[in-house]
Amino acid sequence: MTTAKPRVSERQREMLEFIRDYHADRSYMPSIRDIQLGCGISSTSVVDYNLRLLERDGHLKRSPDISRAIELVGAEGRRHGSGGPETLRVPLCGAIAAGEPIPGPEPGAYHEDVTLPPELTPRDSRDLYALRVKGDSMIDAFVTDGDIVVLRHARDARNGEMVAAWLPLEDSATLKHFHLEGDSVRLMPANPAMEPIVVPADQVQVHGKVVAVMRRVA
Amino acid sequence: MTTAKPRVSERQREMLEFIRDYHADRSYMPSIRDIQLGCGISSTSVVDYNLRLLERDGHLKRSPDISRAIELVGAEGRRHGSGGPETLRVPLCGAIAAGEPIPGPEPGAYHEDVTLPPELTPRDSRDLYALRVKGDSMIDAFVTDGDIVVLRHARDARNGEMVAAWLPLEDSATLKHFHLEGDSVRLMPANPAMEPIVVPADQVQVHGKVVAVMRRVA
DNA sequence: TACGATTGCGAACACGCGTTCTTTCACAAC
DNA sequence: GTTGTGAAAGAACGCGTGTTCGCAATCGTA
Repeated sequence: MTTAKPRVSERQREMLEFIRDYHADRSYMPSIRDIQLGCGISSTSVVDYNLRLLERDGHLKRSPDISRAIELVGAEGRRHGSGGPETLRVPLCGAIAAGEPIPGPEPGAYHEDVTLPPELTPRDSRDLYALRVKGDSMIDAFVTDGDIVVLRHARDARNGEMVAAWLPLEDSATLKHFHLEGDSVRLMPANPAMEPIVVPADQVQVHGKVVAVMRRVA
Repeated sequence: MTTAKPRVSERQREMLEFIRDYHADRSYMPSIRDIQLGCGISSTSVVDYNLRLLERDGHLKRSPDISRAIELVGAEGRRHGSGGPETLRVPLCGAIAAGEPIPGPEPGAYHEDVTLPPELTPRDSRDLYALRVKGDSMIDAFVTDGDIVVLRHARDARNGEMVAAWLPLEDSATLKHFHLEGDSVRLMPANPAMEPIVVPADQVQVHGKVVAVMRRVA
């Protein structure tokens, strides 16, 4: 038995899509007012009206007098196929924090690896390792707590490169653009609203160059 | 990180099972009174009390003041085919810039795909797409020119989530934390040094939720 | 025994939310 | 013109439902 499916208006199609997305996200259903807001409709009665039509045409099912009681009947849940062309695995060696030394790519015991997608892989893929950022002291490099930074191990840098630097006198680790000027080093934040740091060259230890940043939100 | 799961009382186990079955039947969630009836409990407050405990122990998630807003967190989402540590390919649909509309995951012609490493893949891997950031207007979200942001398509958001929003009146696209307060929306920058934006709810279009950020450094 | 923490119970309260009523507007048939 | 119908809007109305508060029963501990 086939369900009659006459014209589905643009608005109704948008509503169906919204309901599907909403339910995929949470696992409960949207209220009429959620749909109203999410689809930019100006009255709840219009939502009710169109839901009634959608139910009549067999696109969904409703239980009267019950909140958020919508059931979708069609097919949903598309999923993306997964194929992995040339991703790179680099060791996650620990965390970089303001008050602690910066770990390096020691062959010692590290627990995990991170996968570096080809979009983030530099041409030279040697000596790479990853660190997890602790705290907000790297804010001026557009890096925040929980981020993963990928570094190439290095003890020096050319001007303009972004490095992970350790300032022994201040007990601080930081991510900044490196500029050597005479015998002092200027560390420029990536965020122009922040102030640069200038210190004597022998009070800066470069540990690595920043190659990529990865962040998972919420 | 393991979720602490102390004793689950017999009653709580029965409640979980009831919720699971109820949601499998219909696709919406039971109310507190449904659970009360289904599990033979004599007061709604007892249900609420035990739901509170179950949420504390990480067995489910509730959204306050919303009817039937229960989410099971355990191995429940049975139709989510996304499984192991595989990389995921998501379409790169264009660029997000301050003065231009935000592209969506249209099935039309997009050029590339982006590989999402498992470390950045959310539990629900449906409806994902990526955008390249143009310009520095997203600085206050720790995002800068050239970054790739991965979004899940959505038209609304819960408080605290980071969304890609379009402000029609200002012709601006932005990445901010979403907070609905009454009938106005407060958009909080991730960087606490920046000022929030407050606008009427009908002048904000949510296009997607930010899931991950990737950056390749020079 | 006293006392606090845990668990359970019932009822009232307040807001969430589905429903319905009244208007309005456009378009076509008569 | 009148009438009918599909689509939309706004405002109430009232039940659905999460929340809270007071109180009893049980249990462990000093």
